[in-house]
Amino acid sequence: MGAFADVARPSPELMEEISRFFRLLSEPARLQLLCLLRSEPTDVSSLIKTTGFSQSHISRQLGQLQRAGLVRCERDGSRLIYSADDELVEELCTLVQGRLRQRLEAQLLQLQAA
Amino acid sequence: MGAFADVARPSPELMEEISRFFRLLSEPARLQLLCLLRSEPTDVSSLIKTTGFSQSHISRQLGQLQRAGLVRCERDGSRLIYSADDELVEELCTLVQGRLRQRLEAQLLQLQAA
DNA sequence: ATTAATTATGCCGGGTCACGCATGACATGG
DNA sequence: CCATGTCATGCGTGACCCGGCATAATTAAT
Repeated sequence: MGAFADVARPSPELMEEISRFFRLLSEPARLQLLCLLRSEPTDVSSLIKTTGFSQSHISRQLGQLQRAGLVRCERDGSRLIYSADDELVEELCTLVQGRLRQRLEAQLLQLQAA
Repeated sequence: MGAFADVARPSPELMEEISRFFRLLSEPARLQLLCLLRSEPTDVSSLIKTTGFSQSHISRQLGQLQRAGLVRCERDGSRLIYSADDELVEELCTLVQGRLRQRLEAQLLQLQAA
């Protein structure tokens, strides 16, 4: 039976891929950009104004998100309109947010008990 | 109306918390440890043997996971038995894995079309 | 109390990556 | 064709963090 313990757990390669995906979301700037683009398609200059980040920074982050398939863009005249039509990220964020809430509530109860 | 655009989007502080959580999962070693502990509670020396990581490394990662509430431990004699009774991480991984699959399939279709 | 075993922590080297600056590539308007 | 606006990219810096080595701290055993 001990020999079978290994079969059940996912392969390290898969773990690495999954962790790479989580890494994309581990940067507040990228998460913020994803949120903004999820609410409505936007061009880069608008993103600069609303976030305050530098143009190069935003361009890079959008590049990463695009390569991961979380974002796409199309031209409108001279500008590029980025958009995010995926709801996966929101699901993930909702789950995590719920977790954070429930943890804070637990800590609150802990304090009240003392 | 433009002034109200800000209200809808989540606060940067929340994004930062959420991204910190994702950051925990962005490390293959931590994800692997979580997986192992999810299948069964284990002590550190066993984790060392199965993963090949150094003792100090594992101890640190477990510390981070514990502070985040993803892992807990109890003594058994001289050893500490760590365990992960949370299914949130698995849900998240499953969602991401589904996403990766669907993306690979899309790329496959792309190739077949050409 | 001493010794051994198990886990946590201070220290540091190295690698990765965010981030801005400057520049290049590209499209548009006069 | 030149000027302008928009986006991408090479380069450098600094910060963060993984990961191992050595050591301390805690616990159990004799």
